Amino acid sequence: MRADAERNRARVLAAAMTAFATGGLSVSVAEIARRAGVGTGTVSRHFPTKESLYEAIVLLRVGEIVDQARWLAATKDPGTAFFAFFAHMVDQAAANRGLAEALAGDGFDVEAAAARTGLDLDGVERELLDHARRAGAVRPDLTWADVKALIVGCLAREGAFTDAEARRRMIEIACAGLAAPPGHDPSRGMITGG
Amino acid sequence: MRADAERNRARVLAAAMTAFATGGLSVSVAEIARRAGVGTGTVSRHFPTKESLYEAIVLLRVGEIVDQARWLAATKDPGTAFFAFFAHMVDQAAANRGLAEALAGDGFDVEAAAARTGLDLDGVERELLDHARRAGAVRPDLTWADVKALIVGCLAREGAFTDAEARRRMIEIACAGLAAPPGHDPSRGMITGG
DNA sequence: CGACAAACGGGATGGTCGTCCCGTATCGTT
DNA sequence: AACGATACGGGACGACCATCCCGTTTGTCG
Repeated sequence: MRADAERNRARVLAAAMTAFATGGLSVSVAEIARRAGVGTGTVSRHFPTKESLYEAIVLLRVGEIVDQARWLAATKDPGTAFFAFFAHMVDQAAANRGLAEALAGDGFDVEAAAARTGLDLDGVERELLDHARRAGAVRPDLTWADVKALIVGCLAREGAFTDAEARRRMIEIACAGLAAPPGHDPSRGMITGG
Repeated sequence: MRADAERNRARVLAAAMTAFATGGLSVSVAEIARRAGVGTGTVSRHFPTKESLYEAIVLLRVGEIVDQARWLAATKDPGTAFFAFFAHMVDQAAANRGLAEALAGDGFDVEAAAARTGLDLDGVERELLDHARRAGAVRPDLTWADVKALIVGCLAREGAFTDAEARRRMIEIACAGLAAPPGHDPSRGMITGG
């Protein structure tokens, strides 16, 4: 690979990183090219479609997230690890609108894309959840789909991307919902809509 | 207003209702016109922009929601009313993707649009929340923004639009998070277990 | 240095969509 | 029945954008 090609690829990646982080998937390829100081053709050559560029960037973050998840699973008790991971995901996504959109399902399937590149996101998620469930730290019937939905919910909070305090409170509320109800009694019903 | 104009307006509204309900804001005006059996010009004349049509439809739903909220506030105890309203919002939005998107902030500001047409959505929301808070049924620091975020979270659940059981579980989880944490003068909340 | 392949830039292309317009058809009143 | 006002249909228009292409430049190796 020629030196300038390598250099430009990195420039595009860096420009797209910040562009997607602030504007999400809606930023145009032309804007990314402009920020990178290259032509649109150069962007297209390195990343044939806009989504392939988007994926490449999201997966960089996902890699870090998987590492963090593994570290938490190895060093903390199950409950702490699970809830810390939840908070970490929310904070990462808040710092990166592109990741948030991917998590919310806009764009593409993160888990599938991660699997395609050898990242076992699904595995570490399942591990954290299983351990927390077995330790009795979360509701016994909790699924990862539920957890993901609440992550998206935290990010849907007005000002979630700018107001760390609001985010912290949302995380607290969400985690309270995820936690095992005290002295949980599975036979007990719940609210009934009127 | 001419009779055919009135008729066509109603046809457009009806077609847009189902189109937006299933496809959200992304359905094209041409598609709505096709379903209504009219030309695109007719749609544009009655609703100058796509968003004005979208708003008109969402606000119809919002009207029903406000009525429901008032009825709950008047006939149920504060905690029950609040949580029932939460569930009702989620179910309504699940049956209507357009409403869900509006709630999530895609498109336009529901509260502002409601206020513009004399619908006091904001007021009833605040009333339900205030009463629930004063009754000790929910966290004392809870804001409506938090609640809305969790509604969006419930709708972000994989399959929320099709799987009523998944939705019910998400609502249960979310409401557990909204409820006052134990030890904070639990003057009996909603999750009554009888 | 010189030549060739590789990469570059950015305009052309094709597609989608919302909005506007105007010739035509229909309504409603005289 | 006739006529003016009103509404209709659907094509024209303009904006936006991702992708492709090609004439030009630049890096690399002999």
